[in-house]
Amino acid sequence: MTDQTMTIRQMCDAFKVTARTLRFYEAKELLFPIREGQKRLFTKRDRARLKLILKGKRFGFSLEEIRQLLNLYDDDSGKFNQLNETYRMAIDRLEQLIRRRDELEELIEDLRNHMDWASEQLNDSQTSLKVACG
Amino acid sequence: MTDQTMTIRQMCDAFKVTARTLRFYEAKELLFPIREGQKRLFTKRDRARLKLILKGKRFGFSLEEIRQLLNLYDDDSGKFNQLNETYRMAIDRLEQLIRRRDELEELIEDLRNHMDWASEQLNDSQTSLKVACG
DNA sequence: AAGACGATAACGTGGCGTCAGGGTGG
DNA sequence: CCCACCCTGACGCCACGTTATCGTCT
Repeated sequence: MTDQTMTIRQMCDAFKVTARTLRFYEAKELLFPIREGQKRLFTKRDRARLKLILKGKRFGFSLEEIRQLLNLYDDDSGKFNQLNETYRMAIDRLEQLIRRRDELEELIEDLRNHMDWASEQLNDSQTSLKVACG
Repeated sequence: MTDQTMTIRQMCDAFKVTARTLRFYEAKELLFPIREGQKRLFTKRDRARLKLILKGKRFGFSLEEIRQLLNLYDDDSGKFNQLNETYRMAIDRLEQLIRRRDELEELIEDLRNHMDWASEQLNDSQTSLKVACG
């Protein structure tokens, strides 16, 4: 409400998430909004954490993995080990993404071939094929 | 049990899935094993379908989407209109795959950049970086 | 008094994992 | 009689969505 904290609605608008999601993240100890009466007020720290949560999610990390990563960042001591651990996880994730992309290329080829075959069953579908496949 | 059909255990071994998964797919009408008493017997058609199910899953399609795709493949014998409909859906799927691949490509770049940035925080992680990113 | 915004509680969903308890065939 | 393998429930998990019902502020 002050310019240091945000209401749940402001958070939703700012980060394009639902209130349910923010409450869920609090329940899972990923966020720690302070309370003004019953109402949650999200701090700068919560916003920083949420940014990392959403990024982590896009990379396919589970919330539990993200919670661990966040805790690592919070821990002041031993930054070297923390970063190395983070790094190891990121490398794993990257390799997964690359494998997925490669498999996806394969399936795209498969489906294109199937469509080429299917198009021979028709006489008039060349146009839509070209539209779809460039 | 004959050389045309397989027991659930044989299916598990052949496709590296659990029995629970196969029963679940039957419940969701993705597979249609015949029965010998209580026991399920999976046909050649089931095996072909399962291959496609597993392929689709790796690319992040929902089982419901996969069910629709399978129905498309079943419709090969269809008439002109059905084939056009099939074709339209196949084009949609192909576009989905391409978008998915492009998004993955973005994520990979994004994660690589993150790791490059992170590596500057360290002094000694160049080796693992090169291992991961080539 | 109405309407916007907040809260909690609790059930639904997808894709199975994981028991529990009970056949059935060799 | 045992064991391996099969079956059908039915509850558990994750990451929320979706009501339902209520309180609070303006």
